[in-house]
Amino acid sequence: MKNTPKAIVEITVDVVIFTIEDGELKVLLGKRIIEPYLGKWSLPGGFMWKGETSIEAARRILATKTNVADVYLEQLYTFDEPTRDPRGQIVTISYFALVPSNMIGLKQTEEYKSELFSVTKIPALAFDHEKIVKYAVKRLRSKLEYTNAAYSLLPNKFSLTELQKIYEIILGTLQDKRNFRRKYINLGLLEKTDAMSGGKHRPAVMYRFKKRQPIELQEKAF
Amino acid sequence: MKNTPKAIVEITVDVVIFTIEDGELKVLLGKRIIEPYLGKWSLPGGFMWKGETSIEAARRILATKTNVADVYLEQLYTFDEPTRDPRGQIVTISYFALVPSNMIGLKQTEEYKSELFSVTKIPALAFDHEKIVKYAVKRLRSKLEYTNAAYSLLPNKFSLTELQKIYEIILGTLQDKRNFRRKYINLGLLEKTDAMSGGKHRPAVMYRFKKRQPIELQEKAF
DNA sequence: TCAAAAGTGTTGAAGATACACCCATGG
DNA sequence: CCATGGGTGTATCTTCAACACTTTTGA
Repeated sequence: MKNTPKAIVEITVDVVIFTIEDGELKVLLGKRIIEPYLGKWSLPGGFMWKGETSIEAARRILATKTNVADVYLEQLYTFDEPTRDPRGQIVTISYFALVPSNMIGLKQTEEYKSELFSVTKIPALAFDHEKIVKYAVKRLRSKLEYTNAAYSLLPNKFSLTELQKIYEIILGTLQDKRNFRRKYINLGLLEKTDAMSGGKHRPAVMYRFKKRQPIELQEKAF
Repeated sequence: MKNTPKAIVEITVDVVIFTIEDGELKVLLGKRIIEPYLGKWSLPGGFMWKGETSIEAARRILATKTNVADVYLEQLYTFDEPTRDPRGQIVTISYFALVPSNMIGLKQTEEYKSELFSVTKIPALAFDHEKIVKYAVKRLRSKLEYTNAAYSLLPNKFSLTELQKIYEIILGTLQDKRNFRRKYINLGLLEKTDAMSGGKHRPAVMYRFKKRQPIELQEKAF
């Protein structure tokens, strides 16, 4: 046992960036421009640098894809199958982030493409990234049920209907409008603003989250 | 950015081994016999080996401290502050395990001591292990609320009172005996055995978990 | 005036909580 | 016969779910 070699590994950080667009929950994927898995879709990620923490690396990766600062970002799981990367024993610390879709920049150059994919239509992915995405979706659902994480998918001000749609899309269940409103308002996380929505129809009262930081609820609410 | 050096790190695996003893939730700690932190209490842990996964390393560490096989063991979180280990950038993948107290062997040699500490009386620990323990306790509470994890703290057969005590100790709340029994039996996780408890008083019907593997409940039950 | 989304209360059912006494055993 | 833990049912309260119509606006 004393002579068994320690693993000496490089660390990558992969980020599952969720957003809601066109009424669907989507994930940002990029087409790989280097080996291994050249040309395959994969999660945005990269190596962790010397002296850096994994969450700093995650923020750095996020910053290259989006222009958001105080976004919901949480460590997901560490995947370390020794065979998961053909280059050798490379451990990945995965994160997931929630970002309003208008904050995501899709760079489309000749050699590199980013695209949003509905979580119901994920293509074959590089490495074990399909497993990571599945895990992230599961975690996201449970976060929505007992935290205020939805704040991170919405602009500062939003209508209750927009909020309700987020829950319906991610949890995959329709909510009763009156029950949803009563329940959410009673959670005490929101405050009314004096703004109203524009648009073709009756204007809606715009709400705002009192705190745009993660808050855990005592009870599962949805 | 291309010239920023990748972190090349060693990986340790630390395991928070929980048990219940004398009506208290306890954690197994060992006194370190090597630097750094020589002589300080710390979580059982060790380096991940080449070609090994972190959960294999966790099982290996667990096997040196206990004699259990199919125990509840779950990845907790990965801690990677570059300064967390004075030897350099060493990342730890933490796990937590639930073990019946009679399955834990406390080796006491001249140079090495293992002891169980109540989670309310954790001494100063090496590295960031206090943070890890705190995190593990929080996670354990929530696991108890919506999984059958309690199976892993009990022998095969047990009375409902013993089960109830586990919940009371870990959640820190007293349960009503009749309500607890009705609720737990309705979860459908248990089956009666035809064994009865021995002891000085009225014998209790012994139950058994139908499955001694992790099961997630749909709803938070406690 | 029409289409589309906003907004609003009540009732019934189900689930959760509170609560107290008798039973079986060993010493 | 006593001390100790085992075992059981009901009434109330709270919470959740189901349900439909009116209002406001822009086109």
